Amino acid sequence: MTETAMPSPDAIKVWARLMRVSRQLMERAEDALKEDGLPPLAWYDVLHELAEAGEGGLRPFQLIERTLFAQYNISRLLARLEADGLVEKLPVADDGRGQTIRITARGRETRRRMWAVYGRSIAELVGAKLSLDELSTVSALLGQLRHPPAAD
Amino acid sequence: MTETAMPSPDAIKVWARLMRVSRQLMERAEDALKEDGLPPLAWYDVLHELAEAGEGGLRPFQLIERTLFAQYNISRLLARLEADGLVEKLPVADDGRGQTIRITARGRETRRRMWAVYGRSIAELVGAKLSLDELSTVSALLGQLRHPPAAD
DNA sequence: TCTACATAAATGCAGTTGCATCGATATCGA
DNA sequence: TCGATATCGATGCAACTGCATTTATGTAGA
Repeated sequence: MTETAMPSPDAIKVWARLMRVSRQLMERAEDALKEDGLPPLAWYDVLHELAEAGEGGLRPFQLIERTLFAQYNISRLLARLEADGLVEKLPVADDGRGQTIRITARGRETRRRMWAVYGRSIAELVGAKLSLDELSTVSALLGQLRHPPAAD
Repeated sequence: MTETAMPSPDAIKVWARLMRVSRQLMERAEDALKEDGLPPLAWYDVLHELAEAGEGGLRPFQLIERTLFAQYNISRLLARLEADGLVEKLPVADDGRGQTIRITARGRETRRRMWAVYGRSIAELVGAKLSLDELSTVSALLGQLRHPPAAD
């Protein structure tokens, strides 16, 4: 049986800062995109995965595994991306239920323009605030908090 | 002119883990509350601030300062809390525009029951994963990422 | 082969969020 | 004192989310 005592003040402080900082930074990054008339971060996540997947594309359920989106969320996000011509849906030969999602040239271009802004936000909000040593320390410690303790 | 180079791979990794870990942990904590039929975390944040404020209560705009909620969000959240009898709205003597929000006995009780679950989540998800040294290291480094670089 | 069950993806509905705006009161400057 | 401006909080509307369910196809066992 696992001990389930109440958290130490230090654990509470880490929790509070983690939640607060992640929300603040996310919001800053979203604002920067919005100011440039670009789509929200969620779009970037999907376009990024699809760009990495290349011409073969990905099945929606693979996107769910790779991102943190729920099934219904991916379903509707892909519908919006398709409506904007950033991805295309292809039938998949050996599974009549499914489809393969492939990024279009327009999708790659949008991703590129988003990265110009998003990357700058990351550089400013994280890269400029911590030394390389500190970055790798934080990265390792955050890695220990992953749940479930795996992938990345 | 500020240099706005693209982020280093280490900065990107910290960003990715920060966003991923915070979302995962938040979701776990929300799930735990839901399983016990308790209200969402947002309610806790507000009840917590109000409990700390004591009998004097707080004005809605003070809640906005202390939490990360938007004005319209607080407005509607308070309406729900009031509908559930967890807070009460009092007119404020020297400012006809405003009101003072005070937590009720029922509100304190709900907060207490939420903390039993929420606190356990924090203990399991953070306290059990890092040593005291690691906790204070993370806390300090996250502190450097605050934006704007202040309060907590 | 036929039935039961599992998986892929979409969708109806209710609740929530974001945005812009509004109504009301307060404050400040001429 | 009065008019312009600022602040407090609420709200209409459109978009988005979460949940449960649905539709369609695949798989496995009698």
